[in-house]
Amino acid sequence: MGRNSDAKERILNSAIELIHGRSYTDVGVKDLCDHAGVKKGSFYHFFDSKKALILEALDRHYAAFRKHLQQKVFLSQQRPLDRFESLNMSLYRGHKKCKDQNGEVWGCLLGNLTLEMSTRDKEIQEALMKHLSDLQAMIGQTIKDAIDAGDLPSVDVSLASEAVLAHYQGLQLLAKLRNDPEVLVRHRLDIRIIVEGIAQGQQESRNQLN
Amino acid sequence: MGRNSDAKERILNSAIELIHGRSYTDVGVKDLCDHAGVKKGSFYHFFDSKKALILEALDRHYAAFRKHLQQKVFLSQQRPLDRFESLNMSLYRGHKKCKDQNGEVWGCLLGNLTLEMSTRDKEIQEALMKHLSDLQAMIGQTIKDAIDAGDLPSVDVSLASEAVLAHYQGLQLLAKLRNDPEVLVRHRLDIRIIVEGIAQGQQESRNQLN
DNA sequence: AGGATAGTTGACCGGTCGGTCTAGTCAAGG
DNA sequence: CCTTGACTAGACCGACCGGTCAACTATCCT
Repeated sequence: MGRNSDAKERILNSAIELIHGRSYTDVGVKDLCDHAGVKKGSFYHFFDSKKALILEALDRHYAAFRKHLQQKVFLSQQRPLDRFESLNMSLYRGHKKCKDQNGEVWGCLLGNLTLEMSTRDKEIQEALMKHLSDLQAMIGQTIKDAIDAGDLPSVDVSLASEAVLAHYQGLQLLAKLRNDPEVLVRHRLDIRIIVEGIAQGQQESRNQLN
Repeated sequence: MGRNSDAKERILNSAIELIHGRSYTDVGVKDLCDHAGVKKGSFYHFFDSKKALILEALDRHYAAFRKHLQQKVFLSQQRPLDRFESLNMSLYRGHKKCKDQNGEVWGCLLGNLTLEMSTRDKEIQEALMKHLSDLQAMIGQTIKDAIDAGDLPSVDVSLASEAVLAHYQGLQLLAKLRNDPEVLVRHRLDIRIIVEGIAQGQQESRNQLN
């Protein structure tokens, strides 16, 4: 009943695009409406507040990002540890495309919002934590796959996956700072080094005990 | 001539404190003035704009941070590669103290501002780039020291130091996300693993060529 | 003593912020 | 066909934003 429209979709897409390129605080409801071709009345028909929008946009963005990674990286036929190099290259292509289109590397939306918002809004922080922990779990599964395939000695998976997630966030921060997507290429072997290094270190400390 | 006061100092300190805990955009000139116990007129007597303030505050903050690191970490008597573990613990103590005092981990001011501001203001981006590149150079010097001491095979110092800087930024991002300074402790051995791993990887690829 | 200078005060500015609200418009269901 | 209800339009709100300004006060130099 009543009319229907794709205005909500457009607002959600505009939110992801604009907030990724600027910041949550810097993008106003007016900006969102203009970019989505919508008036304020419609905005507040679909969303209770700007905050409700970012929460929904975040879920949608992460769902798409996760799906993309699953298909292109984590479920590929490569050996598990090789997938991380692919992940670097996949991120590289994303940042490169962003720079070609907008002249700027925007970095990781989740990382950007983490540093902007996690001391300012508990709910947003929790949403970011949920998504980044899910990403860490996907990384962890890949590490487990490597162990099962015999490519890696056993290792504390949650520690190693946390190190990997941190490294990716750091690389993307530097890519944004220097406006240079090539950071991801230069450091495409880092992740393998970290995972293997942590595993080896834990093996040695086990041997020392015996 | 004329009267003198420490108002400028107080404003600079307030800027570092408040912006570290919230964000550049979220902290208004009014907030700064209230926190520093100063009226708007005085603020604009000392600074042309909010942006001029952050630029000056950033220089001051980094100078103090750098001096602290030099004394406590980089010029210590430990073996070069052991200094990175000390750096982790030094950062840990800082974030722990911050959490005890404010209930929140605020992360790295330079990293926070990088993700918030580097697509929004070229001058601020350049200031951040300058300071973070200086930090990277200090890391690089420590890696060189390790090579000279015979503790590490020769390695592409700028690549390795970039990886180290990225990792520190990533660790601090996760510490802020999870409001947990212990991240720095859990990962205190990561840096050594990264530096040694990159060096070893480069050695192997040299051997392959021969 | 008395300029000259450095610092202080707080009212004021136009613009923008997130958010509200009332009056409409359009399309499907009965 | 006409009611119902989802959607749209845009004027409006008080609060706050960064920034300006003219009057004032304290201190140093001559």
